[in-house]
Amino acid sequence: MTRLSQTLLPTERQPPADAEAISHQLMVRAGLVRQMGAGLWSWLPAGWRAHQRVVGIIREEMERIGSQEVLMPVLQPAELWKRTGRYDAIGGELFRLKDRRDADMVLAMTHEEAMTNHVAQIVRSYRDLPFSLFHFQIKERDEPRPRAGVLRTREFIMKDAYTFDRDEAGLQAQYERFREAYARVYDRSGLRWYEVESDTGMMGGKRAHEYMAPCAAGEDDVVLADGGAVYAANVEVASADPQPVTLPDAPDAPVRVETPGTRTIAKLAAHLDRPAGALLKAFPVVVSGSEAYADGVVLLLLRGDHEVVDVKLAKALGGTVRQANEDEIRDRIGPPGFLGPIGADVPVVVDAAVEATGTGAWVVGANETDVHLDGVVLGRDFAYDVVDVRAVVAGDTVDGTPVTIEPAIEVGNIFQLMTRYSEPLDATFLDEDGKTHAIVMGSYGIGPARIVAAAVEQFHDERGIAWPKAIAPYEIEVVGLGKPGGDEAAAAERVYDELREAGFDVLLDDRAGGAGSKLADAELLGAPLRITVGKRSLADGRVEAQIRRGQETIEGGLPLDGLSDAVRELWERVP
RNA sequence: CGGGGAGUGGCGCAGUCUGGUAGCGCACCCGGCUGGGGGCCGGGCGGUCGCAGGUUCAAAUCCUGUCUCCCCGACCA
Repeated sequence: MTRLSQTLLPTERQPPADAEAISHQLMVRAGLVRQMGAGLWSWLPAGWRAHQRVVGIIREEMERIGSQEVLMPVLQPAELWKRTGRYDAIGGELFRLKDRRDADMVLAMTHEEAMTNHVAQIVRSYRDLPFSLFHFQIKERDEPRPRAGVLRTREFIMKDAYTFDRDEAGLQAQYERFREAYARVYDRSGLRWYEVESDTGMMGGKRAHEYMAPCAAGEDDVVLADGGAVYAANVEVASADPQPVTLPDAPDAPVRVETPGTRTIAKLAAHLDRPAGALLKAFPVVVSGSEAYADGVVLLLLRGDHEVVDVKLAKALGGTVRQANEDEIRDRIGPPGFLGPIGADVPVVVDAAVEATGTGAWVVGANETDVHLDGVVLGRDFAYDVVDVRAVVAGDTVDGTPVTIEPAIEVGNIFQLMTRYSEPLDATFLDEDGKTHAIVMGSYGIGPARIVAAAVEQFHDERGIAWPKAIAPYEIEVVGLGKPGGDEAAAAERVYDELREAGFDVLLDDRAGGAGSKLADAELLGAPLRITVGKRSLADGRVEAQIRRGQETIEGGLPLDGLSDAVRELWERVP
């Protein structure tokens, strides 16, 4: 029963004043969601239908690869999280509370601990492996900054799946099956998407992929070569060949140049009439917990036209990294604004793009106020290690193909956890020889709400949402024009009944409104196909049809006689 | 956590500077007209102005405190 006259669909003409992202504006305007607090959202009937259609697709694809659905609690004893170390490792993002007996509890932000704990109790033998489990469950995360409506919230439903194998080869096999399943999920949902290599982050483990849906409200930047066909990676891990810069020939030794007041690359480039890419930017950092470097200051050099990526830097140096403060800089290197490797009392690392640029003379700070050194040659004038830590920029190349950078929202990710959770939680099994091994795990997440919001971001126009047909709240909206109780309304009822019987999800606008507001609401809500029943075409025994995406009106409409067949045929080419 | 902005009916806003009985558009209710692109006329309902305290004869408006929300950054499986 989906008659608009009896449906809670609170459409708004104006978006909330604080809505910035398009999906945020449209989802509220179309009556899909309502906000309760920062990062806390309720789903209204139409929005929940879209969400549940995404859930349905995911469930089918999980079951297709043999994963089994379960359900685990959100409220969990902190004990488990203490055993894996995450109770202390995770900061304010983890909701912590106490129960009436004063026991520490947490609200789960993900379910590795819960899942691994159960498997540890159940699995004994290699004969029990491999298998995989998944569930749809609420996750609670005290996000520092919820934003963009439903795109980044503090409470959301996630499908998370976990695989359990006896060895890495088994994990690889399951991982590949999940990659294929994920591709089918995103293809079926109708999104534009990319699979990119990603950082393993705090989850630990070995390999990881993210699934990114490009859209303006995206939080991540993705590097793409040939639209993702040649290369696709998050900028946090991406590598590419830098754009060329011509370096002057080097003299026999560095030359002092007076550079008064040129504390920035831009000023220095102007002063010396040299491209920024021919200058070396010095970036002093303090490393700790690294095996390769003693705790303390390290000086990073990168091309003047490049920026450092913190994630890549931390990984390259093998520890945690922060920017050095002014005292540390003056103490160990020189005056800020004129820093350089020569004479610096710290290890020097050089970004790979500097070496890749070629041989020739570089300009660096002289560690002396208002002085730089020109004609500096890598290796000859100072020793260094090479690290790849810079941010790829648009126009760089991968295998000769130039890259572009697009904002995108992460709609899913997969991780090879290895034994990160099975070891601390004693999830082990006995092999054929009676030897004990830790179970090798993978974890696989998808956020259905983000798929919904990303679809709205990707498919909308000035009039509203234009849903992909696989996840639209309603497949067809039948708009009855004319007076309530009139011929047009009666015909619309018959069309509604026939299309429902034909198996479509149909919404009938049977409200007593004017044509303008009905058609405007239909376009805002964005059903992929609209059937309009009005006297113009009814006189010829026909109804009008419009494909929402691109506002394509079907020439001549569709005949009432044999309507469901005609709609089925048309449906085939609705996006 | 740092920076910026905002809390006045369901939504969007004015009023605050300069204190004096809380307004507008849309939505909503009633009646009528209209019935193919948010239509028209008439009549209505609805707000302790985020909260608390203070100043004052009088506070949406001034002062103090506090809560909440949004944006940018930091942060973020």
